[in-house]
Amino acid sequence: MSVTTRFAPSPTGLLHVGNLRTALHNWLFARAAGGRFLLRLDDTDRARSTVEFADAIRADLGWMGLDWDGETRQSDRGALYEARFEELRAAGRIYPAYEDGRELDLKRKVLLGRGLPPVYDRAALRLTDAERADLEARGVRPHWRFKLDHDEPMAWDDLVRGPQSFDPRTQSDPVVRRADGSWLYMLPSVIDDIDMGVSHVVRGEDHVTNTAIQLQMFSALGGTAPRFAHEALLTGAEGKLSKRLGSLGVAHFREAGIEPEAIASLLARIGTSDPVVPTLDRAALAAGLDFARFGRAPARFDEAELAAVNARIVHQLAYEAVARRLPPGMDQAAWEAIRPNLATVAEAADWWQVVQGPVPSAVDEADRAFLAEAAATAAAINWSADPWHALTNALKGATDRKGKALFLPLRLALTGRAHGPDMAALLPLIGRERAVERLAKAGGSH
RNA sequence: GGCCCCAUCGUCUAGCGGUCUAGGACGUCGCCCUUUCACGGCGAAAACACGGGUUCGAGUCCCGUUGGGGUCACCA
Repeated sequence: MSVTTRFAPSPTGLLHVGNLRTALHNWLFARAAGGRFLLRLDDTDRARSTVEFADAIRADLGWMGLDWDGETRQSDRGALYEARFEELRAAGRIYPAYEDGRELDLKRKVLLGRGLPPVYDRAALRLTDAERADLEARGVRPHWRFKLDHDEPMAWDDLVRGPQSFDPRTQSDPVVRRADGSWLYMLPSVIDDIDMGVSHVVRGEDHVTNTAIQLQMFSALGGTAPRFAHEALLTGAEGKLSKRLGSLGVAHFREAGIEPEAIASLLARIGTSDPVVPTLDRAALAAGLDFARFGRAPARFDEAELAAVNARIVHQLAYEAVARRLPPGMDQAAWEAIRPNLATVAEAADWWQVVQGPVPSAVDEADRAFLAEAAATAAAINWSADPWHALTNALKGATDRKGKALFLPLRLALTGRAHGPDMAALLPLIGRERAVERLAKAGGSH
């Protein structure tokens, strides 16, 4: 069976980590199977959907490297929905209901108050023709519900949750079409999944009861239901579901210097029993995706963990991959020398600044004489091969300094910092002229 | 409140009745390597929510308690 997955965001907002994760899983799963990954904009909520959000979603997916094989918009597919809707209506699976929002709300409150599940009472089904005609005559436009079959079991074998089953009696007949004729997500989604040949639906566990209901729609429509994988949601680092998580999107990560591959590496494995391995290899990520290894309890998303994964990703990035984001003049040798000390690519500029100078002076008075000697030595050694070892070895012989006492003052004078990239790699970048100058300045007594 | 999930080291989890003095990964700590940091190597500390059962034997099965998540829209 060929695999087709889809990512179906509604363009009513920006993508956040949770969205990004399901998009990634759908993409990974399709790619691993050599199948198709579709983008479907579920924009049935006209009031909240905007083209700006749709554009942002495409841009974010693009930045994440999640390419899609086809794109549709539910707002373009009304004719298909209309036709399928009429079929269901003719088959008696769709019925008009006339309660307004206030009324429905009240009914729910009453039920809840009595400790009962707020299930729609199907009052509309008991309306006589006369009552219905009266309602229509008074200009009340109906909304439409899909009639659940109370005797058709709603069961499926979920790829992550295992066997699932729900009692249709515990669910309300879903409203599938508004009084103004517009569609609600529930039915169009099923029609589209059938029409597009979607074989696997990977989504958050907030959709499990929807799946139970939609299963009846699949069969009512004569379609074959796809396989479902409902993954546990993500929570914030504090444990509880945080609002912050909902605002953590591509823009935020980008600003924080997080690479798409770091997000992919973490999001592909978080909540699974497989270790998070920072990797640039999407194929490996795809091959290792196994829904059976997904936990059924919510997993915590921790930005600190993402940052750690990011650092390890940066250490793997090739020069060509980051060249255009580096400060002008910074070449491959410089990148490779500096890279191991970076948490983000942007920090490379700081170290390039250290190479170029000027650097702040951070010298201990007691080291001045030593540094003056170092300046003289630096001017005398051969700079063509390995100046750092030439310098330190010469100094080791000339003074009785060794270890930290030997090297730290040099680093301080040369870079202005106590920590940083390997000096053997950094010194050639700084070069003879600047090095001698910095050492001499540090060695001068002021 | 009903329904559906879930409950093992700080975190993500393995564990499908005895081989668990509970394994791995990340993190933490220590040591080594590197004449710094990082990288890498080695090692350590660190968990079965609680209460009842069932059983010769329970992290593993059952019930309950507590806790967490989801859902019950003319949102998706």
